[in-house]
Amino acid sequence: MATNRKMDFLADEIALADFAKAIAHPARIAILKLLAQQKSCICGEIVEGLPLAQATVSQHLKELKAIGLIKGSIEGKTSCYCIDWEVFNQFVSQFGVFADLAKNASGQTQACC
Amino acid sequence: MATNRKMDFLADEIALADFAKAIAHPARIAILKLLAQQKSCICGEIVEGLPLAQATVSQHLKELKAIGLIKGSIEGKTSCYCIDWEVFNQFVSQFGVFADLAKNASGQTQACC
DNA sequence: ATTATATATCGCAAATATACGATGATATGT
DNA sequence: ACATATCATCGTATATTTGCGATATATAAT
Repeated sequence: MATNRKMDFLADEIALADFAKAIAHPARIAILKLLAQQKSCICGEIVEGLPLAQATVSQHLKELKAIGLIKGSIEGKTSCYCIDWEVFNQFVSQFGVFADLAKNASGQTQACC
Repeated sequence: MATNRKMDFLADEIALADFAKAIAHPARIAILKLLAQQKSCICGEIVEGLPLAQATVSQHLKELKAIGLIKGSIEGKTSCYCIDWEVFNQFVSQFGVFADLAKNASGQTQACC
């Protein structure tokens, strides 16, 4: 990447892309699944549930936390994580924008496909 | 990455992560927005709507097409793209899985958060 | 105090992603 | 046939992501 073109896009587009990036790894999907199931929220259990080293899982957790999708708190010797549903749902609903655009655009001068 | 751990995850998780990866760039978000608005579907117009070189836009279009989110057809001298809503909606609805898991899990032995 | 346990962070290597000029391929106009 | 226009692909430089061992940190147990 020669130059940083990121600033040339809309804030909305960057935000949605960043959310997608946070989800764009099977490990992070798997972590969210585990947390959604509420079977486990303790770091060690998450590590056992994944085919990755502890350091790697910790890094993935950090990324999910950085964008706000999960919250983490230290409980004595262990760390506990859980999904922030408010943030999660807000991001997911943003995908609806595309469908809304299509709905509003239909009936007008239609393009070629 | 020393080894390819991708195969150690579930197919569902990989598929959803791949979709997220396809969306995980402001340019590809912007392209989908343009196509959803149906203002333009011709490659050249998309290029003009983005702060990127033609070669780069073509690459992004290729990625979106590879995962099936958009369809492309050659119309004479130009190329025409449009969103495959069936694929798009199918992917988006997959995010509901997390919420469903949480719903089913609630009321049971709850974890720490 | 010492040891064990749980987790985060650092530093590095390998893999991917991004951007773009140059070039190739195909269709249109003259 | 030749020039032009549109778009895809190639090659390459740079940036980011991923994975993990080693290590730091902090709590708990003996």
